[in-house]
Amino acid sequence: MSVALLRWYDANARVMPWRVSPEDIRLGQRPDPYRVWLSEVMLQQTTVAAVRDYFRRFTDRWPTVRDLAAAEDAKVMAEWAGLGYYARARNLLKCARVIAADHGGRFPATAEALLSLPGIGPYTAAAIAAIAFDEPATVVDGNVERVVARLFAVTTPLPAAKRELTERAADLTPMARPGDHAQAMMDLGATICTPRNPACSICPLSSACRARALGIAADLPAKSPKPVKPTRHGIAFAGFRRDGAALLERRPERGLLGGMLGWPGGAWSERAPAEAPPPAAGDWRRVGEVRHTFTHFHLVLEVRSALLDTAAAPAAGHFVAAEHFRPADLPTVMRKVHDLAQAAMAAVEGGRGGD
DNA sequence: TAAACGTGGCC
DNA sequence: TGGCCAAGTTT
Repeated sequence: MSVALLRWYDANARVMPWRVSPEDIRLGQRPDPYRVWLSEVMLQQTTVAAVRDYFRRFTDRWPTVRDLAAAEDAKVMAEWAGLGYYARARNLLKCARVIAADHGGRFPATAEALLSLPGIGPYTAAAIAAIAFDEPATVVDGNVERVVARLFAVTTPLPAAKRELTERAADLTPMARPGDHAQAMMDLGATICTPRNPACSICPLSSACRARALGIAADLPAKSPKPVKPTRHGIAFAGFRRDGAALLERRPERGLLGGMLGWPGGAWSERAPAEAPPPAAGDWRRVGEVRHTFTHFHLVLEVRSALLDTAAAPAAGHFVAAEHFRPADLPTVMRKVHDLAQAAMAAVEGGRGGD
């Protein structure tokens, strides 16, 4: 089992910026724990394609965990903008600072010790321990759950099946090359043992796969039904000074989009747009609607825009000068608001005859 | 245990 | 086009 999987991995390992190839590992090279940690946190519930550029930018800007620990919060949050699950970025900084302050800038080498760090749960602790430190830790992500559920024809729906799948996965973990084994299981799930239309005919584990023998591979793992998403409504005030400064506010540390920049506006509720006071005096015009879907609800945001007086002190938020403001520093829903407001203002300028 | 927590791609 | 899905963690 393990032999067939590792042989497959040696020939098919995906190339990624944070990964050391099986050949280079055989030559004695070890992955940098910092890069393994950073990539694993970014990859939580996030696709490889989405992570690539973020990983590059982070490691270019902060090459070591000490560099990251010394970074300003706002810089890190801005660099994470668009990647989602912003608690990861907050915990990333906390973790880097613990490593720098309490561990001499070196990552603990065991899954048990890693597990106590902010933002590192069972999956990430096992992944770092196995990949960076060669500990035979068992990595269980969505890919592994799917591979194991099929391999052993586990029909219990997730998340109830989690414990059983973890035990089965642990039985498969070898003492030799645990890091490559972990990555092989995940690569297999990502490229062969896929959620839909699994490529069983070219799978290195097909002869051992119980679900394939039963003809139910594509139906596993079973999942409990998900609750329906409600729709919430709100207002976003996209205000700009004539010199281009944007009126933004830093959102509270906890909760949705915590610690990120956003446009002022009232609470979001399931009843139609609750009226909210504008953050500054001005001629606020409704410029349209932004629709956005979060993990657990749909959002319809009424966007109001205005050109604001330079002298006016805002009642909420603060002006960010044009040279310090990049729309890419905003979480996606707030960037959508920005884009809509800018398009509306450009249309007004154009309709005015332009210059 | 269940709910909160983002986003983009795919079919 | 809307739900599913992606290398989960925290509370």
